[in-house]
Amino acid sequence: MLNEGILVNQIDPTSDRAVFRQIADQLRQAIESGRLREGEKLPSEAELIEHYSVARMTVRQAIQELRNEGLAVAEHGRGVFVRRRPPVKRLASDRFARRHRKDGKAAFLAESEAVGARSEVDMISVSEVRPSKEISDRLGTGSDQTVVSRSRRYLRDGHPVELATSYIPVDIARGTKIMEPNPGPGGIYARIEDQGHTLERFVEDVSTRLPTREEAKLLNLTSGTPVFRLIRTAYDLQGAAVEVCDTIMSGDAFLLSYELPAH
Amino acid sequence: MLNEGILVNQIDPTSDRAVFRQIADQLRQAIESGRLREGEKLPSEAELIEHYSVARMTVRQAIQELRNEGLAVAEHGRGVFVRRRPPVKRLASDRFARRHRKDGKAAFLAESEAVGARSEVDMISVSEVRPSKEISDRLGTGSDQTVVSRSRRYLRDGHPVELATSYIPVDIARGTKIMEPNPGPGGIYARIEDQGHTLERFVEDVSTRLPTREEAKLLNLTSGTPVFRLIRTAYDLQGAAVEVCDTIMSGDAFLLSYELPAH
DNA sequence: AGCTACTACATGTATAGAGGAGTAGAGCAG
DNA sequence: CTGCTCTACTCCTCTATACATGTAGTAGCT
Repeated sequence: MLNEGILVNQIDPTSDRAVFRQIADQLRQAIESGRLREGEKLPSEAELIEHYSVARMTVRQAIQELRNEGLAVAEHGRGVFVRRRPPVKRLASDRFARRHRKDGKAAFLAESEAVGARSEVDMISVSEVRPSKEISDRLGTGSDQTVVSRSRRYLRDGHPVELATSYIPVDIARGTKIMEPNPGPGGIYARIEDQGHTLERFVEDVSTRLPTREEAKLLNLTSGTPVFRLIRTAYDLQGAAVEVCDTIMSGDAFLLSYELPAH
Repeated sequence: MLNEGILVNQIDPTSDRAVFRQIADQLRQAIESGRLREGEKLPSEAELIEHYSVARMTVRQAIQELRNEGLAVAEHGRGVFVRRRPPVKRLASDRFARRHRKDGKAAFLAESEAVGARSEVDMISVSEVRPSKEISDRLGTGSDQTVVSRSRRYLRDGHPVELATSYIPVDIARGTKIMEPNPGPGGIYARIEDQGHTLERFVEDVSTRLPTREEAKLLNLTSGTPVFRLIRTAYDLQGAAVEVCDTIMSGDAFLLSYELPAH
């Protein structure tokens, strides 16, 4: 496949811009201008070496730069391809509205079926742990008190997109289905309300960063995909925190939407 | 400076894990365990070559991996250092409350002074443009209608942290201080309300990705820092969109906080 | 004191070469 | 048709070398 027509210019060796950067510039330009479309194959190392008359490491550096920028992905033995962007899913700010729980649905599943995506949950584990300071501060529990921790992974159309761990004070969770892998219809928020803690509001703190290696592995992230970290605290009518949920979301799979009153 | 004591293990050449990855693993472990603290210098290339008895390109690949992960930054001529994380600023969800405008403050400045940071705005430019489809869809204007575009960059303690462009329909902006670089006390939201468009609510759509080269340059981002893209639409009492603000925020400088009712 | 030059050391760029390992298709044996 | 091998092509790992460029401290001159 000789699609070198993509590369229009030659290299200026007298320029103070490094040769490998100039090559990266041209490839980047081809991608951004649409001459190379999503999923399309970039010229191979051999073709680039031939075309530019440079050493192998030089073209590899150029390609490495594009990979770091998240524009391209390499597949061993096949080639380097323009990165495909998965469709993003919009998470509306009413995703915790009570009517969804009344329908017997947990938030993630309700959201997903609204856009026709098939969702699953796996890697569910429930345990009793001593929370980190960050969590116990939010829950308002003493740092010596243990809490119930529920971890799980969400998949959309078979692809992992989100890791979540909920922390619930033991005095709320003990003796309920919150301690079981499947908490029943409406999810754990429905169970918390069953316990007499009517939910009043949530606070979500959103930050972004690159994933740790562990996160990248569990979410199957290609280099160049950041993640959202979303920490949600749920408060009951008395203003007490009844749950903290620590979530890592694949950055290219979500769009978070919030509505704010201007009051 | 011989701080090789950080590296406890040797390399297993029979392992199927590449040598440069094993070296990266050890350095990463040193960083994550705290044996190497923020800002501290990693062993130099020469020291690593000596310690592991490998070629220069091999240690460079190891270091490159850490740089890609955002754990380390290289300074030409000085060394490679554990990345410093700037303090993050919390953006509360009431940042557009009317009382702030009453005080004569625009949102960004009000937020910043709350945490004692010195803020500035620069690179202000105002023009009339044909909006992209994404913007005109949100504004509900025809794609042929022009809108007023206001771009600016925000700095905190002298460091650029945010790029923002506001789009306002011309029939609201024309003949007002919205067309001027300095829109007066309370910012453009105060001017929009002066025009009889009482603000009722905002919708913020938040996504994350790696910065473009342009953004990285303007925000002075080191490789491995993602950005937030926040598109805010402001609606008046009649439910009409009166402004759309497209914002790129340095991902390591902000924490977005939102409050949601459980209704 | 203030300046320059030099030196040591750091990372950056580029070349050349040798295997290794995954992919995919062609062709052949059964 | 199925399953296998062979081959060509792809990216991956690692070595070795050379020179460029930025930083920082020192020695020495003015």
